Amino acid sequence: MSVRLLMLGLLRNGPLHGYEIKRIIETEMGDWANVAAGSIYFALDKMAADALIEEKEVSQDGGRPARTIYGITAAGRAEFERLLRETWGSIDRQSFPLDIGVAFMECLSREELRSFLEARERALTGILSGLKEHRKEVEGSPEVPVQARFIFSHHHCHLQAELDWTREVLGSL
Amino acid sequence: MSVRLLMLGLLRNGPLHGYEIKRIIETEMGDWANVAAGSIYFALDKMAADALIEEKEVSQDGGRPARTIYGITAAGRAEFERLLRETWGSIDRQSFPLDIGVAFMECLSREELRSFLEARERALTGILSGLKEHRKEVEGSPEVPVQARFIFSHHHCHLQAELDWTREVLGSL
DNA sequence: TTTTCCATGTAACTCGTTACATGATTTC
DNA sequence: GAAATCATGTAACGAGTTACATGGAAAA
Repeated sequence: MSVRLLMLGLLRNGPLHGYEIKRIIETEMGDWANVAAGSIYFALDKMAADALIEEKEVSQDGGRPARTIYGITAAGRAEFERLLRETWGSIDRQSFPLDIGVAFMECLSREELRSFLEARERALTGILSGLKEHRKEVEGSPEVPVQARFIFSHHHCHLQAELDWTREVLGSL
Repeated sequence: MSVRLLMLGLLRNGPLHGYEIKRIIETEMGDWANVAAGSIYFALDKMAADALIEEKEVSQDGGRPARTIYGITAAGRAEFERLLRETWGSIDRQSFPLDIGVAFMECLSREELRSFLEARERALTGILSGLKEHRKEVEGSPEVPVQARFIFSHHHCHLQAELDWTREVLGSL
C-alpha cells in the first residue's frame, strides 16, 4: 500500500503522467523509495479501476503521441488521508532491512564479515553525502517541489544509525 | 526471501517443526520479525518442494498426533549461505518503515501530528525497554539459544534513532 | 468447563518485481 | 548514426498476508 500512498501523495498537487511520477520519486525525493517503472503504471491502472484517480488523454504538440495524465479524485484524497493515518498509527514490530542478515552474521567468517562491513561503510558514507548534497539543493530552492522537508532528516537519521552500528561492529572485531 | 533466510538459519541448528519455528521467532528473537503463522507452513511446503529441507514424521507419546519436523538439506545450507551473502551485499536505496508517511507529514494538522508523534514516542519507549529486558535475559543465560547476539544491538540502534527523530520533531513543533 | 496453548494447514488475495516489448525524440 | 531519455505497457512470477478451518491437550 505504500506505493499507493506515495503516488496519491504526489497527485494531490495536480495531475501527473506515469513517467513524471517516476522522475519525481527518483530525482526530487532523493531516490530512496526504489519503485520499479512497471509498478507505477501497474498501480495507476489499479487505482483508476478503484476510482481513486481518473485518467485524461492529453494531446501534445510536435506530433508526439498523447500522454495519459492522472488526476486524483475525491475518493483518492480520502484514501490518501486514510493511508497516511494508517502509516502513522502502525508501529508494532517493524523490522529494518538488514535485521535478518544480522541475526546470522556469526555464520560468516571474521574476514568475510569484515569485508561486508567495510563495503557497507563505504556505501553508506556515499549515500549519506549524496543525501546531504541533495538536501542542500532542494532546501536552497525557493519552493520545495515535493511537500517533503522531513524525509531527509528521517532518512538521514536511520542511515546514520546504520553507519554508526557498522563502525561499532567493525571496531569490535 | 527474508523468511526463507530466517527459517533456514533456524533449521541449521537442527530439525524443527512449524510451531516451534514460530515460537522461536516470537519468543527468543525478540518478536521483531513479524511473520504470520500461515507464512511459516507455507514457506515450509515450498522449501520442501525445492528440496532445501526434508520432512520427517515424528510420532509422539501420549496419543498426540505425529508432528512433521523439517531438517535442512545440503542444498538448504548452500541456499542459506547464498541468501545471507545476498542480504549483506545489498545496500542500494533501502527505505525505512515510516519514510513515506514522513514525506507527507505536512498534510496532517499540527495537533494530529503531535498526537501521532507522542503515541509513537510512548510505543517506541515501551518496545525499547522490552528489548532491553529481553536482551538481559538472553545474554544472561549460559547458552544463547539462537546464534544471534547482534540482532539486539542492531535493532536497538534503529529503534533509538527513530525515537530520537520523533523527539526532535516533537521539540520543533 | 471454558479458555488458552499446541499444532497444522489452505484458498484467495494483494502487493510488487522482473523481464520483456514498443516506439518516438533528443542529444552527443 | 548511436546512445540516452522520454513514455507506456503487460505477462509471468514471487513473497507474504488474511481469514478461515481443524482438533487435541493442558491449565485456570
